[in-house]
Amino acid sequence: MENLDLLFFCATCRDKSPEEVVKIKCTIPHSIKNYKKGEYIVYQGDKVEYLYMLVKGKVKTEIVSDPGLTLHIEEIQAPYPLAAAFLFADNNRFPVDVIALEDSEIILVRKDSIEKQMAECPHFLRGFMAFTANRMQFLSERLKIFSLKGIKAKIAFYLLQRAKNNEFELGRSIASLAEYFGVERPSLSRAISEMVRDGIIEFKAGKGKIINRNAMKEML
Amino acid sequence: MENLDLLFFCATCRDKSPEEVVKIKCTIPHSIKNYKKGEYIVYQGDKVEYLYMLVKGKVKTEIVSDPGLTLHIEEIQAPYPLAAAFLFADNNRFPVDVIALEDSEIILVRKDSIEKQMAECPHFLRGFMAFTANRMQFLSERLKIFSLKGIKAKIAFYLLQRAKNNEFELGRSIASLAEYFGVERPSLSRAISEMVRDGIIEFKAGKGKIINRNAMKEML
DNA sequence: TTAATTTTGTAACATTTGTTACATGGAGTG
DNA sequence: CACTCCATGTAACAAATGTTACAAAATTAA
Repeated sequence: MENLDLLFFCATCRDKSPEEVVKIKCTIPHSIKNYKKGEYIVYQGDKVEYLYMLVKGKVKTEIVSDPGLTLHIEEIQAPYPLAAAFLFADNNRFPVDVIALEDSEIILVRKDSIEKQMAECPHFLRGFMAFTANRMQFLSERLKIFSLKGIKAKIAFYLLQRAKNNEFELGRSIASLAEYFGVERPSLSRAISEMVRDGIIEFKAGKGKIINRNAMKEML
Repeated sequence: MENLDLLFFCATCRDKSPEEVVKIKCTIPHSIKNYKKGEYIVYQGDKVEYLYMLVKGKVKTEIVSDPGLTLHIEEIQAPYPLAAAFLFADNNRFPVDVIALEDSEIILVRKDSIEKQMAECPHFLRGFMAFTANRMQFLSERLKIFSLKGIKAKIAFYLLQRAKNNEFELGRSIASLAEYFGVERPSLSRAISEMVRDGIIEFKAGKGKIINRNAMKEML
C-alpha cells in the first residue's frame, strides 16, 4: 500500500506531508483489484465509472476488430492512471481492451468519490487538476511538434523554445530527440548537419547557438 | 452577456436550465475586459492566474524571439478559453503572447474562484472536468493519428475505428481528412487509390468497405 | 436543363525522409 | 594504454510524400 501516496495521492495532494497524506488516504473509498498475467482488466466499450490507477505491473491496450485479429496500441507501466481522460468525458467508454501483461494491481476509485473528495479537499482538487493540466500541456506540446511539417521545422521550434540569448542545450540525446519528434535518428542527424552547413546554427556535443534566426523562422 | 451561458457556464453547468445558469453566473466573481485590435492581452511568461474566456473577437498567439522577429503560432476564434491547460499546471505561465486581431472581449475568472465554485457546485465541477476531459480525449486521438508513420497507417487506424461490419463512412471530405492527418490532399488521395487497387478496401463517394483486414493491421 | 463551382483523381517530377551499413569519436573499464 | 561500448555522423540508395498542374466527376446555382 506504500504506493498510494507515491502515486495517486501524492500526485494529487502534493503539498501535504506524508503523514497528512496517510490520513487523507483513508477518507477516500477505494477498492483494490489484482489481475493475473493475461487477464482482461477492462473491455472495449465498458463504461468508465472508476479511476483506474495502475500501481503495480504492466498492461497493454488493444483494439479488437475481428475475433483473432487485434491491433496492439501501447504498453503502460505502473504507476499510471488508465482512464484519467475518460472518467469525466462525455464519451466515457474505453476505446480499447486493457489486458495485464504481468500480474498487476489496480486501485479503483469511484467517480463520485473523486468528486466528493475534490469538493471537500482543496489540495486534492488542485492536485487532480494539476495532474490533468500537466498532461494536457504535454499532449499539446507534442501535438504541436508533430503538426509541424518537416524535420527542420521541428528542430527550429524546439530550439527557439529553449534558447536563451541564442544559445541552447538539447537536454537529451539526438536519439531520444528523434524519437520525440517521431523521425529516424539518421534523418535528424542529417537535418542538423545541413542546418550547421547552411550557417543557421552551430552545434557541438549537445550545445549550440542560433546564428540565423530569420532562417529558423522561415522553416516553420 | 448572453454569451456567458452559451460558452463558459453552459460548457460547465450543462445539466442546468438556462434560468438556473443565470443564477449561478452571478455567484461566480468575474471581470470583463475589452481589448482593441492589436492590443496585447497577455505577454509570454505572464503567470496564468485567471481563466481567460474569449467570448468575442479573434486573437493570435505568437512566440517572440528577438525584437521584430515573431513566430506566428495560431489564431483563436471566440468562443474559446485561452489558458485552460495552463491555469492548473505546475508551469502556469503563458508560453506565448496573445494579441487581439479584432476588438475582443474576455471574461476573467480567478483561479480560486473557479476552485471555490467547483467545491460548491457539483454540476460546475463535472462540467469543468468534462470540458478538459473532452479536450484531452481530442488531443489524444489527434496525437495517436500523428504518431502513426505513413499515410496508410493513418487511414487504417481511422477506418478501423469507425467501421461497423467492415463498412465505413468517412464522415468528411477527403480534403479535410488530409488536413486532419497532416498530409497533402493528393497524397491521401493516392494512398486510398493504392489501397483500393491492392484490394484492401473498396471506396466510393465517401463510403466504403474493408476487404482485407489483415493487410490493414499490417499497416499499423 | 446548362453553367459554374467545388471536390476528387491522377500523373510527372521534386523533395524529403527512411533504411542500411559503416566510420568516427568519446566515455568508461580493464 | 588498449579495449569495449554507445552515441553520433555520414553516405548511398530506396521509399514515401510533397508539389504542381490538369482532367474528371460531383455538386450547386441559375
